[in-house]
Amino acid sequence: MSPRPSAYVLLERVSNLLRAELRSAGAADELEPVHLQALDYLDRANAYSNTPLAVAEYLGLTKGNVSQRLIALERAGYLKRTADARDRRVSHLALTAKGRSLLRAAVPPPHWREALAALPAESVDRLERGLLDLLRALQLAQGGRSFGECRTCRHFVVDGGRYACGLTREPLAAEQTTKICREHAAPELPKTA
Amino acid sequence: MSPRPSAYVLLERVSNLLRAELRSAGAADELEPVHLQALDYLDRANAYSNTPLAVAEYLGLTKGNVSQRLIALERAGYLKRTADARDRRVSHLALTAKGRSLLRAAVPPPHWREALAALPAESVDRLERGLLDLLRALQLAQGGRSFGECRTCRHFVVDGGRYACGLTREPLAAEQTTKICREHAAPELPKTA
DNA sequence: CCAAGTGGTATCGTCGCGATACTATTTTAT
DNA sequence: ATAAAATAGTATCGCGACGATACCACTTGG
Repeated sequence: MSPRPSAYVLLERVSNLLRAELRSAGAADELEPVHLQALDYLDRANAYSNTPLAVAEYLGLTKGNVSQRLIALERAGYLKRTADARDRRVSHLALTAKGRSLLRAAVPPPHWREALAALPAESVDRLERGLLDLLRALQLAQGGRSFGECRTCRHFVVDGGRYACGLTREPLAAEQTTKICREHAAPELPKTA
Repeated sequence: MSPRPSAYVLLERVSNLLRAELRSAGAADELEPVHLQALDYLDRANAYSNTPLAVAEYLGLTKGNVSQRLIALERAGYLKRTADARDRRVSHLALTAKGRSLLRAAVPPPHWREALAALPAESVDRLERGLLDLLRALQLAQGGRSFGECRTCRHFVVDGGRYACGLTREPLAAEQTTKICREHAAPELPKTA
């Protein structure tokens, strides 16, 4: 049959389509893709990871640039900022109600929601497994942070029904454990054939 | 076991990583992601599809903007332009030797090449199949152009060992048939469960 | 306690981007 | 045949995303 385009080509295409959709999804509120992505990240980040620097690392942009984007988002009422209790240099960002409602409407972009909903379960499954493997391989190749969910981390500890982070030795609230942690480390390598 | 992040979240993450890698891959030559993507597209586009407008549609950007990017790329010696023989409004873009050598070095970005090479065949297979299904679903949901390979198109005709496009009724050189066509239409819907 | 390191902001210049307006050419109607 | 509509592309403007650099406040570690 017709040979398949390579994975890279497909990913590039998907990436362009996503960016285009995000652009049009944010256009109504005069927001660029980067804004929606920052908001989406912050909505999914745990308490260690909802800082300007973490957003910059997640998006692969400079901290100076991201700082300005976040200030703009805060000024427009999508974010609110709280100071860190222990380290007075760091600030934590949380979505306001306005931010959350924007996010609910705009991301995933409408057509993507449709498309993913229409996709048969086995396709979604293939996609997720393939992407997870790719992300692990990329992580290995470039050695950045993995930004995985807290509870999938090597340092995640369950002790007598209570959760904790083995790295910072701090206890974790239940809702923190399903969020993105910038200190995330994958438990082990996938066994390759 | 640990529940998997949703496909959308994974795609968003992959998309960010790709953009970051492209940014750094192009930085040495003072090129932005958009330039590398335009060059990459043009390198894979067939004779119907190597025009400024097609690039704009592929990238989801306005033709005015893309026109300026392409002028910059041409001025920097990565592209050369030829006028269309029949329609004097359209111009065709081809990579120069300089353009091709840049592309070979920068895309896919080094770490992605490594990662994809390191990925077991079954993961790549899952990824490609999952992404293809997603692209078809997106195509259906948003109704844009599919930008598939010429020979996978509904209008592709093989007649006595010769290739032709059933839409324009023109004969196709063999090397055209493996390239991207902006008029591409998928042959049929995937049979969903 | 001082030096080095770190999270964050301010500011500057470049240029990607959409919007708009325009030209030149082709296609379609009448 | 010719006017009107559509199409490919460019020019230009304003905005603001982005990296680079410099800087400040705070923390950490000798």
